[in-house]
Amino acid sequence: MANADTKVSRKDAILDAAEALFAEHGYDGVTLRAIAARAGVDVALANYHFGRKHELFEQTFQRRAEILNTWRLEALEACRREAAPAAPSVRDIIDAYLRPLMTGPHLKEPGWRNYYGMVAYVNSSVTWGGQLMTRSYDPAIGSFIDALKEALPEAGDEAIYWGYHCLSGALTLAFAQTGRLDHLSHGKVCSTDLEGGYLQMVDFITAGFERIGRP
Amino acid sequence: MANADTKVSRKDAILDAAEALFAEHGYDGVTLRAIAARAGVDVALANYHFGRKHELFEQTFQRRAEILNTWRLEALEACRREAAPAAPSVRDIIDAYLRPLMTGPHLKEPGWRNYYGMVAYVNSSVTWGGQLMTRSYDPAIGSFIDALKEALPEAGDEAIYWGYHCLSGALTLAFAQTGRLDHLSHGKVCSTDLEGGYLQMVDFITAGFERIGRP
DNA sequence: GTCTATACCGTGATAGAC
DNA sequence: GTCTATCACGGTATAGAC
Repeated sequence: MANADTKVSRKDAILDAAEALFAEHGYDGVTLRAIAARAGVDVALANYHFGRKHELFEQTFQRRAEILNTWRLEALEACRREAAPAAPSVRDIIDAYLRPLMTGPHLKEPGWRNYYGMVAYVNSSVTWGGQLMTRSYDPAIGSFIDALKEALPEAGDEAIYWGYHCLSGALTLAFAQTGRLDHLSHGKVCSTDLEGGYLQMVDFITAGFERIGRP
Repeated sequence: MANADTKVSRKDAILDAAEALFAEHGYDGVTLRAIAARAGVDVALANYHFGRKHELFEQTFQRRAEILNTWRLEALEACRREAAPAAPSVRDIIDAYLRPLMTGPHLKEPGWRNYYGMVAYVNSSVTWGGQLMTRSYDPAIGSFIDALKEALPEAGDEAIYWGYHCLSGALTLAFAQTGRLDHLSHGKVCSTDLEGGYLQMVDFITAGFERIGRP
Protein backbone atom coordinates (compact mmCIF):
# COMPACT_ATOMS: atom_id res chain seq x y z
CA MET A 1 0.00 0.00 0.00
CA ALA A 2 1.66 3.15 -1.19
CA ASN A 3 -0.44 5.81 0.41
CA ALA A 4 -2.86 5.40 3.30
CA ASP A 5 -4.43 8.81 2.68
CA THR A 6 -5.76 8.12 -0.79
CA LYS A 7 -8.86 6.01 -1.38
CA VAL A 8 -7.38 4.06 -4.24
CA SER A 9 -3.72 3.21 -4.41
CA ARG A 10 -1.68 4.79 -7.14
CA LYS A 11 -1.34 1.38 -8.68
CA ASP A 12 -5.09 1.11 -8.99
CA ALA A 13 -5.29 4.67 -10.25
CA ILE A 14 -2.99 3.67 -13.08
CA LEU A 15 -5.16 0.66 -13.90
CA ASP A 16 -8.28 2.82 -13.88
CA ALA A 17 -6.74 5.38 -16.19
CA ALA A 18 -5.36 2.71 -18.50
CA GLU A 19 -8.75 1.03 -18.67
CA ALA A 20 -10.51 4.20 -19.73
CA LEU A 21 -7.95 5.12 -22.36
CA PHE A 22 -7.42 1.65 -23.81
CA ALA A 23 -11.19 1.31 -24.15
CA GLU A 24 -11.43 4.48 -26.16
CA HIS A 25 -8.30 4.34 -28.30
CA GLY A 26 -7.03 0.77 -28.30
CA TYR A 27 -3.56 -0.35 -27.36
CA ASP A 28 -1.56 1.68 -29.84
CA GLY A 29 -3.66 4.80 -29.51
CA VAL A 30 -2.68 5.28 -25.89
CA THR A 31 0.63 6.47 -24.51
CA LEU A 32 2.02 5.77 -21.08
CA ARG A 33 2.27 9.51 -20.67
CA ALA A 34 -1.45 9.91 -21.21
CA ILE A 35 -2.17 7.16 -18.71
CA ALA A 36 0.15 8.69 -16.14
CA ALA A 37 -1.31 12.13 -16.64
CA ARG A 38 -4.86 10.86 -16.21
CA ALA A 39 -3.88 8.92 -13.10
CA GLY A 40 -2.06 11.95 -11.71
CA VAL A 41 1.25 10.15 -11.34
CA ASP A 42 4.66 10.31 -12.92
CA VAL A 43 5.29 8.56 -16.23
CA ALA A 44 7.86 6.25 -14.74
CA LEU A 45 5.55 4.87 -12.06
CA ALA A 46 3.57 2.82 -14.55
CA ASN A 47 6.81 1.31 -15.69
CA TYR A 48 7.82 0.64 -12.10
CA HIS A 49 4.62 -1.19 -11.21
CA PHE A 50 3.84 -3.04 -14.42
CA GLY A 51 6.97 -3.19 -16.54
CA ARG A 52 6.26 -3.04 -20.27
CA LYS A 53 3.21 -1.35 -21.69
CA HIS A 54 2.14 -4.77 -22.93
CA GLU A 55 2.01 -6.08 -19.35
CA LEU A 56 -0.03 -3.13 -18.18
CA PHE A 57 -2.56 -3.80 -20.91
CA GLU A 58 -2.91 -7.45 -20.01
CA GLN A 59 -3.18 -6.81 -16.29
CA THR A 60 -5.81 -4.15 -16.89
CA PHE A 61 -7.76 -6.62 -18.95
CA GLN A 62 -7.38 -9.48 -16.50
CA ARG A 63 -8.41 -7.52 -13.43
CA ARG A 64 -12.14 -7.56 -14.08
CA ALA A 65 -12.20 -10.68 -16.23
CA GLU A 66 -11.91 -12.81 -13.14
CA ILE A 67 -14.82 -11.03 -11.51
CA LEU A 68 -17.03 -11.52 -14.56
CA ASN A 69 -16.14 -15.18 -14.78
CA THR A 70 -17.15 -15.64 -11.15
CA TRP A 71 -20.47 -13.89 -11.61
CA ARG A 72 -21.27 -15.95 -14.64
CA LEU A 73 -20.30 -19.28 -13.20
CA GLU A 74 -22.33 -18.57 -10.07
CA ALA A 75 -25.35 -17.78 -12.23
CA LEU A 76 -24.84 -20.99 -14.19
CA GLU A 77 -24.55 -23.02 -10.99
CA ALA A 78 -27.69 -21.40 -9.63
CA CYS A 79 -29.76 -22.29 -12.67
CA ARG A 80 -28.33 -25.80 -12.63
CA ARG A 81 -29.44 -26.20 -9.01
CA GLU A 82 -32.92 -24.90 -9.74
CA ALA A 83 -33.41 -27.17 -12.71
CA ALA A 84 -31.94 -30.26 -11.00
CA PRO A 85 -32.25 -33.11 -11.53
CA ALA A 86 -33.16 -32.00 -15.09
CA ALA A 87 -30.73 -30.02 -17.23
CA PRO A 88 -31.35 -26.27 -17.35
CA SER A 89 -33.15 -24.84 -20.36
CA VAL A 90 -31.38 -23.03 -23.17
CA ARG A 91 -32.96 -19.82 -22.07
CA ASP A 92 -31.70 -20.20 -18.52
CA ILE A 93 -28.18 -20.84 -19.77
CA ILE A 94 -28.19 -17.80 -22.04
CA ASP A 95 -29.66 -15.77 -19.23
CA ALA A 96 -26.88 -16.87 -16.89
CA TYR A 97 -24.39 -15.78 -19.54
CA LEU A 98 -25.85 -12.36 -20.24
CA ARG A 99 -27.69 -11.16 -17.14
CA PRO A 100 -24.72 -10.81 -14.77
CA LEU A 101 -22.94 -8.63 -17.32
CA MET A 102 -25.74 -6.63 -18.91
CA THR A 103 -27.79 -5.81 -15.84
CA GLY A 104 -27.00 -4.73 -12.31
CA PRO A 105 -25.71 -1.78 -10.34
CA HIS A 106 -22.16 -2.10 -11.62
CA LEU A 107 -23.32 -0.62 -14.95
CA LYS A 108 -23.51 2.75 -13.25
CA GLU A 109 -19.79 2.72 -12.54
CA PRO A 110 -17.67 4.31 -15.26
CA GLY A 111 -14.91 1.83 -14.51
CA TRP A 112 -17.08 -1.06 -15.64
CA ARG A 113 -18.27 0.79 -18.71
CA ASN A 114 -14.67 1.49 -19.63
CA TYR A 115 -13.71 -2.10 -19.13
CA TYR A 116 -16.52 -3.22 -21.42
CA GLY A 117 -15.14 -0.97 -24.13
CA MET A 118 -11.83 -2.67 -23.70
CA VAL A 119 -13.43 -6.10 -24.10
CA ALA A 120 -15.05 -4.94 -27.33
CA TYR A 121 -11.69 -3.80 -28.62
CA VAL A 122 -9.88 -6.97 -27.61
CA ASN A 123 -12.46 -9.44 -28.88
CA SER A 124 -12.37 -8.20 -32.45
CA SER A 125 -8.69 -7.40 -32.56
CA VAL A 126 -6.59 -9.76 -34.63
CA THR A 127 -3.62 -9.16 -32.36
CA TRP A 128 -5.34 -9.76 -29.01
CA GLY A 129 -8.60 -11.53 -29.81
CA GLY A 130 -7.28 -15.00 -30.42
CA GLN A 131 -4.91 -15.05 -27.50
CA LEU A 132 -6.06 -12.81 -24.67
CA MET A 133 -9.77 -13.65 -24.88
CA THR A 134 -8.92 -17.32 -24.95
CA ARG A 135 -6.72 -17.06 -21.90
CA SER A 136 -9.03 -14.84 -19.83
CA TYR A 137 -12.48 -16.12 -20.68
CA ASP A 138 -12.53 -19.45 -22.44
CA PRO A 139 -12.06 -21.71 -19.42
CA ALA A 140 -15.29 -20.37 -17.90
CA ILE A 141 -17.01 -20.32 -21.27
CA GLY A 142 -16.26 -24.00 -21.66
CA SER A 143 -18.79 -24.66 -18.88
CA PHE A 144 -21.44 -22.79 -20.82
CA ILE A 145 -20.65 -24.72 -23.97
CA ASP A 146 -21.01 -27.96 -22.02
CA ALA A 147 -24.35 -26.85 -20.61
CA LEU A 148 -25.58 -25.92 -24.09
CA LYS A 149 -24.54 -29.29 -25.45
CA GLU A 150 -26.55 -31.00 -22.70
CA ALA A 151 -29.57 -28.85 -23.40
CA LEU A 152 -29.25 -29.41 -27.16
CA PRO A 153 -28.20 -33.04 -27.60
CA GLU A 154 -29.25 -33.03 -31.27
CA ALA A 155 -27.15 -30.03 -32.23
CA GLY A 156 -23.81 -30.57 -33.95
CA ASP A 157 -20.60 -29.12 -32.61
CA GLU A 158 -20.24 -26.76 -35.54
CA ALA A 159 -23.67 -25.29 -34.87
CA ILE A 160 -22.96 -24.91 -31.15
CA TYR A 161 -19.66 -23.10 -31.67
CA TRP A 162 -20.96 -20.80 -34.37
CA GLY A 163 -23.96 -20.12 -32.17
CA TYR A 164 -21.59 -19.12 -29.42
CA HIS A 165 -19.78 -16.96 -31.93
CA CYS A 166 -23.02 -15.07 -32.66
CA LEU A 167 -23.62 -14.60 -28.95
CA SER A 168 -20.11 -13.35 -28.36
CA GLY A 169 -20.17 -10.97 -31.32
CA ALA A 170 -23.50 -9.49 -30.27
CA LEU A 171 -22.46 -9.06 -26.65
CA THR A 172 -19.10 -7.47 -27.32
CA LEU A 173 -20.53 -5.15 -29.95
CA ALA A 174 -23.00 -4.01 -27.32
CA PHE A 175 -20.05 -3.42 -25.02
CA ALA A 176 -18.49 -1.10 -27.58
CA GLN A 177 -21.30 1.44 -27.10
CA THR A 178 -20.42 3.19 -30.32
CA GLY A 179 -23.73 4.99 -30.70
CA ARG A 180 -24.27 3.49 -34.13
CA LEU A 181 -27.60 1.93 -33.20
CA ASP A 182 -28.79 5.36 -32.13
CA HIS A 183 -28.15 6.76 -35.59
CA LEU A 184 -29.53 3.77 -37.45
CA SER A 185 -32.76 3.78 -35.46
CA HIS A 186 -33.07 7.57 -35.52
CA GLY A 187 -32.95 7.68 -31.75
CA LYS A 188 -35.47 4.93 -31.10
CA VAL A 189 -32.79 2.70 -29.56
CA CYS A 190 -29.86 3.71 -27.41
CA SER A 191 -26.67 1.70 -27.72
CA THR A 192 -25.58 2.47 -24.17
CA ASP A 193 -28.79 0.98 -22.76
CA LEU A 194 -27.35 -2.42 -21.97
CA GLU A 195 -30.30 -3.43 -19.81
CA GLY A 196 -32.70 -2.73 -22.67
CA GLY A 197 -30.44 -4.66 -25.01
CA TYR A 198 -30.30 -7.54 -22.57
CA LEU A 199 -34.05 -8.06 -22.74
CA GLN A 200 -33.98 -8.21 -26.52
CA MET A 201 -30.85 -10.27 -26.82
CA VAL A 202 -31.98 -13.04 -24.48
CA ASP A 203 -34.97 -13.78 -26.71
CA PHE A 204 -33.06 -13.45 -29.95
CA ILE A 205 -30.10 -15.60 -28.98
CA THR A 206 -32.19 -18.21 -27.20
CA ALA A 207 -34.27 -18.65 -30.36
CA GLY A 208 -31.10 -19.09 -32.39
CA PHE A 209 -29.83 -21.88 -30.17
CA GLU A 210 -33.21 -23.59 -29.91
CA ARG A 211 -33.37 -23.66 -33.69
CA ILE A 212 -30.10 -25.54 -34.07
CA GLY A 213 -31.32 -28.12 -31.55
CA ARG A 214 -33.83 -29.59 -33.99
CA PRO A 215 -32.41 -30.34 -37.41
CA MET B 1 -2.93 6.59 -64.78
CA ALA B 2 0.55 6.90 -63.42
CA ASN B 3 2.27 3.91 -64.84
CA ALA B 4 1.05 1.77 -67.71
CA ASP B 5 3.63 -0.93 -67.00
CA THR B 6 2.47 -1.86 -63.52
CA LYS B 7 -0.72 -3.81 -62.96
CA VAL B 8 -1.90 -1.61 -60.10
CA SER B 9 -1.18 2.08 -59.86
CA ARG B 10 0.96 3.26 -57.01
CA LYS B 11 -2.10 4.91 -55.56
CA ASP B 12 -3.86 1.57 -55.40
CA ALA B 13 -0.74 -0.08 -54.05
CA ILE B 14 -0.87 2.35 -51.14
CA LEU B 15 -4.52 1.56 -50.52
CA ASP B 16 -3.79 -2.17 -50.62
CA ALA B 17 -0.93 -1.85 -48.18
CA ALA B 18 -2.93 0.40 -45.89
CA GLU B 19 -5.84 -2.03 -45.92
CA ALA B 20 -3.67 -4.95 -44.85
CA LEU B 21 -1.93 -3.04 -42.09
CA PHE B 22 -4.96 -1.22 -40.71
CA ALA B 23 -6.79 -4.55 -40.55
CA GLU B 24 -4.07 -6.10 -38.48
CA HIS B 25 -3.05 -3.24 -36.20
CA GLY B 26 -5.81 -0.65 -36.26
CA TYR B 27 -5.42 3.00 -37.05
CA ASP B 28 -2.89 3.96 -34.42
CA GLY B 29 -0.85 0.80 -34.75
CA VAL B 30 0.16 1.62 -38.29
CA THR B 31 2.64 4.22 -39.47
CA LEU B 32 2.66 5.89 -42.84
CA ARG B 33 6.22 4.68 -43.17
CA ALA B 34 5.12 1.07 -42.76
CA ILE B 35 2.41 1.55 -45.38
CA ALA B 36 4.84 3.14 -47.82
CA ALA B 37 7.40 0.40 -47.27
CA ARG B 38 4.83 -2.31 -47.90
CA ALA B 39 3.62 -0.56 -51.02
CA GLY B 40 7.18 -0.04 -52.20
CA VAL B 41 6.84 3.71 -52.50
CA ASP B 42 8.24 6.77 -50.78
CA VAL B 43 6.75 7.97 -47.51
CA ALA B 44 5.68 11.27 -48.95
CA LEU B 45 3.64 9.71 -51.73
CA ALA B 46 0.86 8.67 -49.39
CA ASN B 47 0.70 12.24 -48.22
CA TYR B 48 0.65 13.51 -51.79
CA HIS B 49 -2.25 11.30 -52.86
CA PHE B 50 -4.38 11.25 -49.73
CA GLY B 51 -3.38 14.11 -47.48
CA ARG B 52 -3.71 13.30 -43.81
CA LYS B 53 -3.43 9.80 -42.43
CA HIS B 54 -7.04 10.14 -41.36
CA GLU B 55 -8.10 10.65 -44.99
CA LEU B 56 -6.15 7.64 -46.14
CA PHE B 57 -7.91 5.51 -43.55
CA GLU B 58 -11.36 6.66 -44.59
CA GLN B 59 -10.70 6.25 -48.31
CA THR B 60 -9.32 2.77 -47.73
CA PHE B 61 -12.46 1.91 -45.84
CA GLN B 62 -14.82 3.44 -48.36
CA ARG B 63 -13.30 1.80 -51.42
CA ARG B 64 -14.84 -1.61 -50.94
CA ALA B 65 -17.84 -0.49 -48.88
CA GLU B 66 -19.54 0.69 -52.05
CA ILE B 67 -19.00 -2.66 -53.74
CA LEU B 68 -20.44 -4.55 -50.79
CA ASN B 69 -23.47 -2.29 -50.64
CA THR B 70 -24.14 -2.94 -54.33
CA TRP B 71 -23.87 -6.70 -53.95
CA ARG B 72 -26.20 -6.71 -51.03
CA LEU B 73 -28.81 -4.44 -52.53
CA GLU B 74 -28.83 -6.50 -55.72
CA ALA B 75 -29.40 -9.65 -53.67
CA LEU B 76 -32.23 -7.96 -51.79
CA GLU B 77 -33.82 -6.80 -55.03
CA ALA B 78 -33.53 -10.30 -56.48
CA CYS B 79 -35.30 -11.93 -53.55
CA ARG B 80 -37.97 -9.22 -53.64
CA ARG B 81 -38.60 -9.97 -57.33
CA GLU B 82 -38.83 -13.70 -56.70
CA ALA B 83 -41.22 -13.31 -53.80
CA ALA B 84 -43.42 -10.72 -55.52
CA PRO B 85 -46.17 -9.86 -55.08
CA ALA B 86 -45.67 -11.25 -51.56
CA ALA B 87 -43.00 -9.86 -49.27
CA PRO B 88 -39.80 -11.92 -49.05
CA SER B 89 -39.33 -14.23 -46.08
CA VAL B 90 -37.10 -13.38 -43.14
CA ARG B 91 -34.73 -16.10 -44.22
CA ASP B 92 -34.41 -14.68 -47.72
CA ILE B 93 -33.66 -11.24 -46.34
CA ILE B 94 -30.98 -12.52 -43.98
CA ASP B 95 -29.57 -14.58 -46.79
CA ALA B 96 -29.36 -11.54 -49.03
CA TYR B 97 -27.51 -9.75 -46.27
CA LEU B 98 -24.96 -12.47 -45.53
CA ARG B 99 -24.46 -14.54 -48.66
CA PRO B 100 -22.87 -11.89 -50.90
CA LEU B 101 -20.27 -11.19 -48.22
CA MET B 102 -19.62 -14.60 -46.70
CA THR B 103 -19.55 -16.72 -49.84
CA GLY B 104 -18.08 -16.33 -53.28
CA PRO B 105 -14.78 -16.27 -55.12
CA HIS B 106 -13.72 -12.90 -53.70
CA LEU B 107 -12.97 -14.65 -50.38
CA LYS B 108 -9.88 -16.12 -51.98
CA GLU B 109 -8.41 -12.67 -52.53
CA PRO B 110 -6.21 -11.44 -49.67
CA GLY B 111 -7.37 -7.90 -50.37
CA TRP B 112 -10.92 -8.76 -49.41
CA ARG B 113 -9.84 -10.69 -46.35
CA ASN B 114 -7.81 -7.71 -45.24
CA TYR B 115 -10.70 -5.38 -45.80
CA TYR B 116 -12.94 -7.57 -43.68
CA GLY B 117 -10.44 -7.30 -40.86
CA MET B 118 -10.68 -3.55 -41.17
CA VAL B 119 -14.47 -3.67 -40.94
CA ALA B 120 -14.19 -5.73 -37.77
CA TYR B 121 -11.87 -3.13 -36.29
CA VAL B 122 -14.02 -0.18 -37.31
CA ASN B 123 -17.36 -1.61 -36.22
CA SER B 124 -16.34 -2.12 -32.63
CA SER B 125 -14.16 0.94 -32.34
CA VAL B 126 -15.58 3.75 -30.25
CA THR B 127 -13.77 6.29 -32.37
CA TRP B 128 -14.85 5.06 -35.80
CA GLY B 129 -17.78 2.74 -35.18
CA GLY B 130 -20.48 5.31 -34.65
CA GLN B 131 -19.48 7.59 -37.47
CA LEU B 132 -17.75 5.73 -40.28
CA MET B 133 -19.97 2.64 -40.25
CA THR B 134 -23.01 4.89 -40.25
CA ARG B 135 -21.78 6.88 -43.20
CA SER B 136 -20.57 3.94 -45.29
CA TYR B 137 -23.13 1.27 -44.63
CA ASP B 138 -26.28 2.50 -42.97
CA PRO B 139 -28.04 3.91 -46.05
CA ALA B 140 -28.03 0.45 -47.65
CA ILE B 141 -28.81 -1.24 -44.36
CA GLY B 142 -31.89 0.91 -44.05
CA SER B 143 -33.40 -1.07 -46.94
CA PHE B 144 -32.83 -4.31 -45.06
CA ILE B 145 -34.41 -2.90 -41.94
CA ASP B 146 -37.44 -1.89 -43.99
CA ALA B 147 -37.69 -5.37 -45.51
CA LEU B 148 -37.48 -6.95 -42.06
CA LYS B 149 -40.22 -4.68 -40.76
CA GLU B 150 -42.46 -5.77 -43.63
CA ALA B 151 -41.72 -9.42 -42.99
CA LEU B 152 -42.27 -9.01 -39.25
CA PRO B 153 -45.19 -6.61 -38.86
CA GLU B 154 -45.76 -7.67 -35.25
CA ALA B 155 -42.22 -6.96 -34.10
CA GLY B 156 -41.47 -3.74 -32.25
CA ASP B 157 -38.80 -1.33 -33.42
CA GLU B 158 -36.62 -2.03 -30.42
CA ALA B 159 -36.60 -5.73 -31.19
CA ILE B 160 -35.80 -5.14 -34.87
CA TYR B 161 -32.87 -2.84 -34.15
CA TRP B 162 -31.39 -5.04 -31.44
CA GLY B 163 -31.86 -7.99 -33.76
CA TYR B 164 -29.89 -6.13 -36.38
CA HIS B 165 -27.30 -5.41 -33.72
CA CYS B 166 -26.89 -9.16 -33.09
CA LEU B 167 -26.53 -9.80 -36.80
CA SER B 168 -23.96 -7.04 -37.21
CA GLY B 169 -21.95 -8.15 -34.19
CA ALA B 170 -21.87 -11.75 -35.34
CA LEU B 171 -20.89 -10.85 -38.90
CA THR B 172 -18.13 -8.43 -38.04
CA LEU B 173 -16.70 -10.74 -35.40
CA ALA B 174 -16.52 -13.40 -38.10
CA PHE B 175 -14.69 -10.84 -40.24
CA ALA B 176 -12.05 -10.42 -37.56
CA GLN B 177 -10.83 -13.98 -38.11
CA THR B 178 -9.03 -13.99 -34.79
CA GLY B 179 -8.71 -17.76 -34.51
CA ARG B 180 -10.44 -17.76 -31.15
CA LEU B 181 -13.15 -20.16 -32.28
CA ASP B 182 -10.44 -22.58 -33.30
CA HIS B 183 -9.05 -22.67 -29.77
CA LEU B 184 -12.41 -22.78 -28.06
CA SER B 185 -13.61 -25.70 -30.18
CA HIS B 186 -10.25 -27.49 -30.03
CA GLY B 187 -9.95 -27.32 -33.79
CA LYS B 188 -13.46 -28.50 -34.63
CA VAL B 189 -14.36 -25.12 -36.11
CA CYS B 190 -12.17 -22.78 -38.11
CA SER B 191 -12.76 -19.05 -37.72
CA THR B 192 -11.46 -18.24 -41.19
CA ASP B 193 -14.04 -20.55 -42.77
CA LEU B 194 -16.55 -17.86 -43.58
CA GLU B 195 -18.56 -20.10 -45.91
CA GLY B 196 -18.99 -22.66 -43.13
CA GLY B 197 -19.96 -19.90 -40.74
CA TYR B 198 -22.45 -18.54 -43.26
CA LEU B 199 -24.41 -21.79 -43.27
CA GLN B 200 -24.67 -21.78 -39.50
CA MET B 201 -25.35 -18.09 -39.12
CA VAL B 202 -28.23 -17.95 -41.58
CA ASP B 203 -30.19 -20.46 -39.49
CA PHE B 204 -29.26 -18.95 -36.18
CA ILE B 205 -30.03 -15.35 -37.08
CA THR B 206 -33.18 -16.17 -39.01
CA ALA B 207 -34.54 -17.99 -35.96
CA GLY B 208 -33.76 -14.97 -33.82
CA PHE B 209 -35.73 -12.63 -36.05
CA GLU B 210 -38.62 -15.04 -36.51
CA ARG B 211 -38.91 -15.25 -32.73
CA ILE B 212 -39.35 -11.52 -32.26
CA GLY B 213 -42.10 -11.54 -34.90
CA ARG B 214 -44.52 -13.32 -32.58
CA PRO B 215 -44.79 -11.82 -29.10
C1' DG C 1 0.93 15.99 -62.64
C1' DT C 2 3.74 12.23 -60.24
C1' DC C 3 7.15 11.12 -57.36
C1' DT C 4 11.59 11.23 -54.15
C1' DA C 5 14.88 12.94 -50.71
C1' DT C 6 15.19 15.12 -46.74
C1' DA C 7 14.40 18.00 -42.91
C1' DC C 8 11.47 19.47 -39.00
C1' DC C 9 9.87 19.19 -34.65
C1' DG C 10 7.07 16.96 -31.40
C1' DT C 11 6.48 12.77 -28.85
C1' DG C 12 7.34 7.87 -27.70
C1' DA C 13 9.02 4.02 -24.46
C1' DT C 14 12.32 3.04 -21.40
C1' DA C 15 16.72 3.09 -18.46
C1' DG C 16 19.52 4.84 -15.04
C1' DA C 17 20.65 8.37 -11.63
C1' DC C 18 18.90 9.99 -7.41
C1' DG D 1 9.27 5.86 -5.57
C1' DT D 2 10.62 9.97 -8.59
C1' DC D 3 13.13 12.93 -12.04
C1' DT D 4 15.59 13.35 -16.08
C1' DA D 5 18.07 11.95 -20.14
C1' DT D 6 18.27 9.19 -24.13
C1' DC D 7 17.53 8.06 -28.55
C1' DA D 8 14.40 6.45 -31.99
C1' DC D 9 10.30 7.21 -34.39
C1' DG D 10 5.97 9.67 -35.55
C1' DG D 11 3.31 12.77 -39.08
C1' DT D 12 3.92 16.12 -42.25
C1' DA D 13 5.92 20.12 -45.16
C1' DT D 14 8.90 21.44 -48.70
C1' DA D 15 12.06 21.60 -52.50
C1' DG D 16 13.05 19.87 -56.53
C1' DA D 17 13.64 15.62 -60.00
C1' DC D 18 11.33 13.18 -63.77
